[in-house]
Amino acid sequence: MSVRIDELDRKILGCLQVDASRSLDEIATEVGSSKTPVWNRIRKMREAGIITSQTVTLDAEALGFDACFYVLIRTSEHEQDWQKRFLEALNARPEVQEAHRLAGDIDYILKVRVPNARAYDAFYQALISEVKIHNVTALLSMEEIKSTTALPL
Amino acid sequence: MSVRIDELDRKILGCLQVDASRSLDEIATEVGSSKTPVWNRIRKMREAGIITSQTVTLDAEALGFDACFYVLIRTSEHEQDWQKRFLEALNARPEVQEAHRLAGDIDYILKVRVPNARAYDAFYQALISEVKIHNVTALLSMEEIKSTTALPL
DNA sequence: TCTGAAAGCCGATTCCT
DNA sequence: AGGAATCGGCTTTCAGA
Repeated sequence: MSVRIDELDRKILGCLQVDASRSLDEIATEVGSSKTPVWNRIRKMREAGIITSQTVTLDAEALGFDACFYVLIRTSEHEQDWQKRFLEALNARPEVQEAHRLAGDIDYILKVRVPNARAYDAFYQALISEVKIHNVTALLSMEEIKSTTALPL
Repeated sequence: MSVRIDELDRKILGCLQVDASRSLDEIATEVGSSKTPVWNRIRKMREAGIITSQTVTLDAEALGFDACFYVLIRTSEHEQDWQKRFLEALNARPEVQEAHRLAGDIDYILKVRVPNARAYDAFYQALISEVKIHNVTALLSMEEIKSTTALPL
């Protein structure tokens, strides 16, 4: 499934990751090419699903989302049905920004962004009432030191 | 520091979070307004720092980044100087996508995206050679269940 | 596959309500 | 402060090499 990407594609992606609002001309100049080829390559990478989407990133704190938790979850249930319901619960909750199934001792990790601790508790209570969870540890963020979605191409 | 945001602003941000490549006209129609006010509001929110940046999100696996780790870090050093060097080390390493300082038992959590386990080990060795770290636990992701940067406005 | 040019749409500004 | 109209520029397309 890994698509062929050459050096020029990589440079283009690098540019777009930094700032997707720049004009084709600017990008073309920076990567040492010209508009049309750059445009064609971007289109192809969009179609191939390499470029997933184009979004804005917002300042969470400025919008009143002052609390961020990483939640470590252990479960005793490992049946298909439980997993399906758990997954649906996560997808239905917009405060869950990330969810990964893990290898080892801890089964899942979530990143949860909420206005305050009370909102986290509401989320937590709602979650454990929907699906059975064996053990939960919440790690409260005091400070976001670094945050990027950029891949090190 | 929390800026005044009304219902219309919130709708606009919601639109942009979903797809920032849409035209002003489309957004204006969807939020029930027209181009000029929408444009002015977007500009203001950019200036206010509410809209931080505009980027593309890339498919990490399609680009060969098959491994994702959450790294839990305990340290015995809590001096200013140590913290400064640790922070610089994190910022210098592009494979670190997120870094948070935590409250409680565990001091820091990192999200690290790399091509494979070997690359993670290289990162890990480099990090502990630069700064003294008391205890490290790496959680290996088996599956990315959910991933979004969108805030639940 | 890249270059160059042409067409049409969109972002940005201005004026009017 | 929102709506309409305008202009310039950029995206997008299409020949041609």
